[in-house]
Amino acid sequence: MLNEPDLDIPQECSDCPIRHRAVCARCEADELEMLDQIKYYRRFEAGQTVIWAGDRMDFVGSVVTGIATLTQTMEDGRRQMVGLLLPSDFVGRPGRDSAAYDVVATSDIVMCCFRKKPFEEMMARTPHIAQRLLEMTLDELDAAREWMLVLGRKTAREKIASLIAIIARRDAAIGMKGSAGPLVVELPLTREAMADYLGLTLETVSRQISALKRDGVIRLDGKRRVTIPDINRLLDEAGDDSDGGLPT
Amino acid sequence: MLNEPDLDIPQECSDCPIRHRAVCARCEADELEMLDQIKYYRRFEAGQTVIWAGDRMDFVGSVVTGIATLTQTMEDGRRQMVGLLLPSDFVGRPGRDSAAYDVVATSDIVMCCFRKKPFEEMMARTPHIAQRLLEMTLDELDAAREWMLVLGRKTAREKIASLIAIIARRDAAIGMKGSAGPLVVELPLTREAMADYLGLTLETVSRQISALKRDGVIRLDGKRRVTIPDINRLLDEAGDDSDGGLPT
DNA sequence: GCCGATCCTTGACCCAGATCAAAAATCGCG
DNA sequence: CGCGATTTTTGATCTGGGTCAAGGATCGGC
Repeated sequence: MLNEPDLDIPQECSDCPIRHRAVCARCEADELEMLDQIKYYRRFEAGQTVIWAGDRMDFVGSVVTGIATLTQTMEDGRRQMVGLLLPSDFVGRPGRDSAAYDVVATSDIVMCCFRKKPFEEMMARTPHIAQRLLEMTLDELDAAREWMLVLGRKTAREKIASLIAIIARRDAAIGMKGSAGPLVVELPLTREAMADYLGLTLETVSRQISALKRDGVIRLDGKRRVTIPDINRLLDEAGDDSDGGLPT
Repeated sequence: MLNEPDLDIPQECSDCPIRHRAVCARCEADELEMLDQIKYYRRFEAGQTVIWAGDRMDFVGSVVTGIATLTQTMEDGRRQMVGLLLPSDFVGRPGRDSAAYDVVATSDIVMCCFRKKPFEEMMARTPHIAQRLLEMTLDELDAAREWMLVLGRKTAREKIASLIAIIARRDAAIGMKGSAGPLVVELPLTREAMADYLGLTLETVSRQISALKRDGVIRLDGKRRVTIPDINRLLDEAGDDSDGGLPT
């Protein structure tokens, strides 16, 4: 915390790490320049709440680096994570002015924000943005529906395996490390956050991770680093059709 | 079945019941005319599968009348409903050519279909369609996320109460029957379908409905017709914040 | 008005995962 | 390095909802 100089992330869109995956992905140079005019960066520390559910939201934006979560909380404290926000994911909903969910930074994050009003105006004039946002929203909807199957019908063991598989798939998609060797993934979540994601208790999460380790499905290196000797074995444990996974 | 003359639903967009809520909602007269050119109606009987997951989909479309479901099935037969399609809801995803989920007609339904290719071309040229589709997709995403809380964290009793509340809310939104009296809703799903929706077994669904009835939260008239004497009581049982419901 | 099919209810029992409790590992910090 | 705070693991026990099984309702067809 102290060793964090308040550097104001002087970034050009042109060398932005999410340039080709975020809402701006399809924008032409001139459109990008207009976005540039209304954008600003914000940094949040791990654990910090970016937005509280119900709060007025006067910006929307993209996660540039780091990981955040979308969670819903009941009055009695039960919590369910409803989204995992990775770099390039979009936060906020054009046309709505209060947040529907808590957004919490899981790691330190940087967000590229747009004031809502100008962004909405620009969206109306720039089909490329709306098109890309539609595409991203459809992807999120698919992910949400896949998650409904996990929450509604899978056992605790299958849930854990599914979560690891999903993280592994994402890592593979981003890193494109074509190595055939055993995959290594870093769990970006605490046991408690995993429990919130999976609709389990943290004790059950811990027990099932231990069980998968005992059975040789995964290996653990510290608490967070997971080695997957055989991805098909893992997908099998997840109850997924053996294909859907990452291409060999 | 026999008493169903094969009438070919000669409908004009102008008097279409979903004209102002479906993807076409924002279209101008000329745009509507173009849609008219590429649309055709299809009718499916209750129980019929409209599309199988994995099948090639060469059309997209809207539910005009009736109710359909979106379900995912695991190899061993476990099933999870991931969407409930009501009149005006959109089926299919532009830019993807195989179906991700089974679409099953729960009642007899009529669909307004568009061949995918022409529809996609038209979407690229007609921002009004893409805009409306984005809005609808964002709504569906919200609904999916609300459902994730139900699936992940609610008890069986709360799940049933949530389902009834959601159906009541929809009925109120459509019918706009401002009557202050006890609400009456028709459950459009069998116990088994409810179980698939809620991540429960049909036995548990039956037991919990009986329990809510015994406790006076609902009254039953036949198997499907539910009377709600006190909507706030129901919302309470659903574990929702007491406000979120239908406006008094 | 009877018959088979489908849908729904209820009971008895069991087990996966929750809950309660405590100890162990890990980490940041003075 | 040692100490408190946080996170994780593991154990013991309990319970909500699943599973298995048996009847009831309801409905369309003849």
